[in-house]
Amino acid sequence: MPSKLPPLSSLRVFEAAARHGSFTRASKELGMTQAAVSYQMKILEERVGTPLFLRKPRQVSLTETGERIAPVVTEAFELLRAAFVMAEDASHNLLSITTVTTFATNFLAERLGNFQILHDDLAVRLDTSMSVVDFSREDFDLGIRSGDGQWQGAETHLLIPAKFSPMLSPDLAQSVGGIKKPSDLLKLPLVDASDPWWKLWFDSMGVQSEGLRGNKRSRMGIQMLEARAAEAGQGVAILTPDFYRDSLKRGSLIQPFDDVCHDEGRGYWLVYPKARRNMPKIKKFRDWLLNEVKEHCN
Amino acid sequence: MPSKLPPLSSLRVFEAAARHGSFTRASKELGMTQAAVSYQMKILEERVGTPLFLRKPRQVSLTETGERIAPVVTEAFELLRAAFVMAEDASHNLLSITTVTTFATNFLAERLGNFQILHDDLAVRLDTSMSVVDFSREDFDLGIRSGDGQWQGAETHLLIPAKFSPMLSPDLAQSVGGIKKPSDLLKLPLVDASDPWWKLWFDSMGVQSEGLRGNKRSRMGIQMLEARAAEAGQGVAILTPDFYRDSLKRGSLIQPFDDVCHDEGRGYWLVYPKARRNMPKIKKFRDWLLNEVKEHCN
DNA sequence: CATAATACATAAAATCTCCTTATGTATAGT
DNA sequence: ACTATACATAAGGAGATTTTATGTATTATG
Repeated sequence: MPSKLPPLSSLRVFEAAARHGSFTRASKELGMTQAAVSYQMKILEERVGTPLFLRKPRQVSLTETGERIAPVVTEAFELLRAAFVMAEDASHNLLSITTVTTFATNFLAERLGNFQILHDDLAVRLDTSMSVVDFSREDFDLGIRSGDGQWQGAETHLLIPAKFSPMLSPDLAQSVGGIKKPSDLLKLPLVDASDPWWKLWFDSMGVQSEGLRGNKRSRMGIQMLEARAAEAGQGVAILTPDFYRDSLKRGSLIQPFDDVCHDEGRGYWLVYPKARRNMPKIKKFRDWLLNEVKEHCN
Repeated sequence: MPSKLPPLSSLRVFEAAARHGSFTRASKELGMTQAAVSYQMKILEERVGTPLFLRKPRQVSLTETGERIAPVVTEAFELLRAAFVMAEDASHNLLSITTVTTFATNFLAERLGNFQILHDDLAVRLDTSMSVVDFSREDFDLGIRSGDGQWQGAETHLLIPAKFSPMLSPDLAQSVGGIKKPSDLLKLPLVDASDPWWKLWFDSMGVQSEGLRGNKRSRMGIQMLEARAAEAGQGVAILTPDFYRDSLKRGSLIQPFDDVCHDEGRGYWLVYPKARRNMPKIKKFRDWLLNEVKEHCN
C-alpha cells in the first residue's frame, strides 16, 4: 500500500544538506565527503523527478519543491531520533529480571531496595514466574532459575547451591517431644514426601526411609510454598537453609540438624544471554548480586 | 548534534515487520526475502542494544521497547511518504516556465488560457525575465529564449524565426506623407538605431544606411519595449511581424513593406533540459506550443 | 502419531550500493 | 591574475545487503 520511498540514505543526506544549505557542511556533519553528498542528492533528485537544490555559484539553495519537503523530512528524522534515544535509554536504564518465586521471596525482596539505592539510574522490573527462561522468547535481561546451570547460550553464575535440611515449626517438634534423631522426623507428616531431597537426606544420615520414592523432579522453584506450610505447622519440609535464615532466627522454623545435604551441581543460578554480558546494567546487577550472595551466605 | 540513527534500511524493515507482526509478510511487502528481514532485524537489535521482537513459535511479537518505538517509526515513515507524494505531485503537476517578455506579451499571454483549459491538471507558473536560462540554477521546467538555439545540454525547438520588418504608427507615417519606399524611413527617428537588424534590413533592400552601425547584440528579448515606443509614435521600430499581428490588425502599427528579413538561425526558442524531455508535463506543453506556433504563424 | 506446512534463523556467496579518491569547473575574494 | 571555496563527475573498491540453501521448532492434518 505505502508508496515507494526514495533511498533512505539519500533522505538522511538531504535532510542535513537542506538544514545547512550546503553540501560541504552537510558532508562534515555526516562524516562523509562532499562528493558523496553530491552523489546522493543526484540520486534523490533523479528519483523524485525534479531538482531539489539550485546550484548557485558557491552555494546551493532549495528549489520550491525542496523547500516544501525539507521541513517534513527534518521532522520525520527528529521523530526517529527521539524514538531511538528513548529505546536506547530504556535499553540502558530499565533492568528486567525474571526469577523463581522462592528466590524472590527469600532473598531478593529484602535486598533489592539496596540495589535501587546504589543504582538509582536503573529502573528495576521484577517478574516472578517458574517457567523456563528463554531470552529470545521473553523480554528479560536476566533470570534467576533453579537447575544444574546448563543453559545453552547463557552465561550462568551459581548463586546458592542446592543444600537442604529438614525444617519444621517449633510447635510441631514439641508435639512429638522434640526432634532428637533423624528418624524422629518420620513420626511427622512430610510437607511433600515425594520431594527427592528427602530420600537424599535420609540416605546421607543413614536412615532407612522406605516409602520415600523421590520420583518427582526437585521443585526448588516452589520451595517457598513448602516453607509456608512448615511454618504453619502442617508438616516437615526439606528446605535450603540460606533462604530461611530469618525464619530460623525468628524461631518460626527450626532446623533440628546441622547436617546439610548438597545436591551437587544443582542450585539457584543467575542466567543471562552471553551476547549481552557486557551491558552496563547487566554487569551492575551481576556484581551486586554475587556480592550479596557472598556476604550473606558464608 | 543529532544523535546517530541506526541503519535506515533496517528501520524501514522494522516498520513493516512491526506493522505486520511477521517477518515473512513484511518481506513480501518490501519485495525481499524473509532471510533479509531477519538479518536486518538482527542488525537493528544489535544496534539498539536490546531485542525488539520476541521470537515465538510461529510468529514474532514486539518487546516492550519495540512496542514503544514502532508507532513513532511508522509515523516518521508516513511523514516521509507524504512529503514525497507531495513532491512528486508538484513535480508532475506544476509547470513553471520562464520566458522573455516579448514572447510572453505578444504570444503566450493570449494563448495560455487555452493550455490551461486543455490541461486543467497542470498548474502553470509563468515568469518573465530576460536573463539567460540555466536550469541548474533556476527552478524552471521550460524556458523560452531568443538566440541561435545553441544551449548545451538543452533540448531546443525553434518557435519563431527572427524575421523582422520596420513598423511604425500610422500617424508617424502620415507625418512624412506616408512611407512609399524604404529610404523614406530614414526621415524618421529609429527607436533603436543601434539594433543590428536595421542594417541587415536596409542592406537587404539595397538602401545605403550609413550611420547604422549595428554594433550591439540583438535585443529581441525586449522587442516589446521598442514596439510600445513605436505605437506611441516615437519612432520606427524593427519588429517581428508574427508578434504584432494584433497591432497591425488593429491599426496601431503599420508595416509599410512586406519584405521581411530573416536573421538565419536566430529566433525564439523553446528550451528545456534534455534529461527531462520525457516528463509528461514537458511533453504536453511542448506539443501544445509547437502546434500553436504552427497554426498561428503559417 | 507421522507428515506436511509454516515461520524464523543462519551461513555462504553474490550482488550492488555507497563512499572515497582524484580531478574538473565556476566563482568569489585578494 | 591568483588563490581559495564550493559543487560535479568518473572510476574504483570496500562494505553492506540480499539471495540461496538449509536447519529448527511448532502447528496443522490425515
